[in-house]
Amino acid sequence: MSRKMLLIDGNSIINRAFYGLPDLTNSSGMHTNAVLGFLNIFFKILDEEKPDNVYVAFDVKSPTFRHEMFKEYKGTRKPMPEELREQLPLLKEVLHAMGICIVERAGYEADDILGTLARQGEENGFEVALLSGDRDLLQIATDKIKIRIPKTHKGTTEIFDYYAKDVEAEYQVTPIQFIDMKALMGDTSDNIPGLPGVGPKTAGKIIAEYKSIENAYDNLENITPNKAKEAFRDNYELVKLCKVLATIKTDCELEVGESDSFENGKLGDIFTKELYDYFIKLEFKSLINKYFADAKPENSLKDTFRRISDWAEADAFFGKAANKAVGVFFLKEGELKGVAIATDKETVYIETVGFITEEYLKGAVDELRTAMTTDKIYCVDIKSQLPYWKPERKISDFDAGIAAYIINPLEGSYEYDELARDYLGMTLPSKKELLGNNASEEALMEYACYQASVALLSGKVLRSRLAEEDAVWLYEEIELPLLYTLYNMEAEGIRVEREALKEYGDKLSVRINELEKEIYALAGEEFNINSPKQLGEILFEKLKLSGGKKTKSGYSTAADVLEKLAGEHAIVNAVLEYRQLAKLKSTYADGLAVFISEDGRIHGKFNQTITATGRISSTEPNLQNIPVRMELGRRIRKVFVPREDYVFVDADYSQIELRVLAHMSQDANLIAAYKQDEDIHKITASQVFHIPFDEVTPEQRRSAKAVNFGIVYGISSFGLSQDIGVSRKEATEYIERYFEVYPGIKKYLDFLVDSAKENGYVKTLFGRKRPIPELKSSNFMQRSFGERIAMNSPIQGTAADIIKIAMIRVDERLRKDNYKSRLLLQVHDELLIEAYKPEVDEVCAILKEEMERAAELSVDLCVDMNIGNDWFEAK
DNA sequence: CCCGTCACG
DNA sequence: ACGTACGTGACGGGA
Repeated sequence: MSRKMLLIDGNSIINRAFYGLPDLTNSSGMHTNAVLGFLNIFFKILDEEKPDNVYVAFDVKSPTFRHEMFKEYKGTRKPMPEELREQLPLLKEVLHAMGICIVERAGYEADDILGTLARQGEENGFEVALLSGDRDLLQIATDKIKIRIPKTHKGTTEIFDYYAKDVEAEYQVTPIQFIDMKALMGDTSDNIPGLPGVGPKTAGKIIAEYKSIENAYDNLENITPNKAKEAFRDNYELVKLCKVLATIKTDCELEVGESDSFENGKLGDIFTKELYDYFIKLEFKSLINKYFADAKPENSLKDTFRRISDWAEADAFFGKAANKAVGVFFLKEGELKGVAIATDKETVYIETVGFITEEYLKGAVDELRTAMTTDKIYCVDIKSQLPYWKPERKISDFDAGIAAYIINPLEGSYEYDELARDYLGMTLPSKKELLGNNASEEALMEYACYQASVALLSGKVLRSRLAEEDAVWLYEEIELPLLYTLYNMEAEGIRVEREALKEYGDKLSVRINELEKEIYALAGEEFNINSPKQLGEILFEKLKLSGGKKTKSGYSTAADVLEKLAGEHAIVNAVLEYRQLAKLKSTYADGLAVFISEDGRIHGKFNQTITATGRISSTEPNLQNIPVRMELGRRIRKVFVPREDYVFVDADYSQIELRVLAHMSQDANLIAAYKQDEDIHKITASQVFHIPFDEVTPEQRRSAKAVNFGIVYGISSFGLSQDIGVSRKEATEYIERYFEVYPGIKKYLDFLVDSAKENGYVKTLFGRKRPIPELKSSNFMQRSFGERIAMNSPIQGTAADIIKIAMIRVDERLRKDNYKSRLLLQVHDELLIEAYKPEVDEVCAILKEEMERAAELSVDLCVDMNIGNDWFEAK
């Protein structure tokens, strides 16, 4: 039986894979779709061919003989997108890890290498299979050389095979004649012009009849159609050149070895440890499952799980675990079912049964925690575990989820399975996969053990990562202590008057019904006003309001669009008011009501690992977006009330982000402006518009304020012009003048963008990092977005760091000094305290003091405070 | 489940 | 020429 050789056109196949698959990145932001696509087809072909040796050829970036012959050669070929370019070396590393022989030579294109190898293989008695997406290679097909061309049709890839006879069947020309045909047609992608009026059909016909361009030229007079004849005659020299260019060399001087994995005349094991490591790094889950099912470390992890149901055994275990690093997870399913504890050696699940009571388990874990002196208690999410711990901060506590968030805040979430993937290279079943709808006892235990063991194992990795990234301070002084403060705030909740909320909703309903009738009457029919689709049809088709398509799915009916149309039809204002009220009703009146607990309070969640910048977020419900800008909406704050004998104290930072910018940029003028202790936007207006401070008009102040905001967001003239309704040109002028007045700001923002491009991330004043993968994108929009992120994140993030510091100190001081007052809410630059009336003065002083001295900047941090009997009054 | 919309900083 | 402000979460509609 003859031996088999597989040749692969590396560039062509990775190109196909790149454009055929959706963009895909691993958690470090590496693009991986093209490599994955290549490997999928590679393994498929390998399986079909079972070759004895494999070569993958690549183009090298250097001129070839074709360039010398034809200087426009590939001159206008589209440049390779960065997302693909960066995957080429990656693919080569992966191939190398498999021991696959890569062939690339300066001066030769991949085609020539493939042609030569195929010919050599054939001469040495190999059956050759050549995989490429490029039909040019059909010219080297013989009865021993099979060209395999993948073609994607409706999402599925099919591979078409061509021996010489198949080329003839499809094109009516032999493989050699295929070159001549090609020479007549040209090749637009290589910038070789074809003959005018000669397409594949005509070219095929001519070559089928005359066999070669030379012979066709000799019979020029007989060529039809006439147009082709003339074109051929006038461009014969060019056609001859094209033929040379299109001819794949099969006699390159090539000495290639055999693949590393080539043993005893056969392709050996390509599924090496190195390959496995790459699969882990690239997060090729499907390939790992397919080819490394046995090698997975997660399989051995499970073997260390053990159930304890006997008290004496549990007690002995706790004795042994004392002062050793442990991972902990309390499992609750209705009631507390048990606790999983991971040590270096094993992970036990101790269930609540018999003498192992809930109290016993909590006490035993608390003892472990209290006695811990030299190591850490590891947990994936401490806040969720605090109901079972004493909710006091201990320096021995280690929260792996928070640490992972600090390392990279862009991950979707920080569940145990993701930590295992990112920091341990393990593919574990997610909670959902493991427990589904009704989980078995066994699955529950496994789940708890994964939580504990991943906390321990990934936690150790994350600890050293934090140190490497200089983020230990951020972790120990901000994020870790903050978690207890957030827990306290969640536990405390905020009182909401159910009846008052109901009344508010009922009032809205009355007006909503009126508006609904009015809108139907004006529209001449009933429709769903809440449907942008239906509303768009009514406004722009039936009522013929001006306005074109704006969104992907149809007309835009957003408020800023409708406001411009208000003069055209009375329905517009009715819709705007309807929208406003409908929002208040659904999201706030009805939406909040369902979250009021039996204690009459709403216990919303504060999430610490969501935002890209370091802010916290609020959910279930979101208490950070309660209306305030419009009077009607603002009234909903009247239903948020303090408990008996308490008042609300609300404090918010005055322009914290702009002050942070003044400090971080060290712009002398902006710092000086703040030292004046005057209206900052008015100062900006006076300086930017060159007018005396006292002559600044409200309009000019508004513009200056918008510019200040714009600067913080990563200024763009378009955005600014939209915001304040001036032309783009004027907006550009404002920005230019702003930068003239505050040159330090310009310098700083430029520095942020430059450093982000160089490092791939930006950092806050306290060292919080935000990676910006968008900056590497080949897409202009994406890259511009990345630049704005680079300008905004350090500012927004530093402000977030500062208020976090204040929150921790306020919360801890209130508790330590035994005040009854409590911190309830944070709204990015605002803190709300429920203050016991006798403590109000002291609480105000504490709050102001801790907020203002949370960070020492070149400008003062100023806090505005209000006291009230509800949140409306206190704001 | 995604989109458009809109509430907040 | 590209089509935009930065960061969130919740709702209703419509595939």
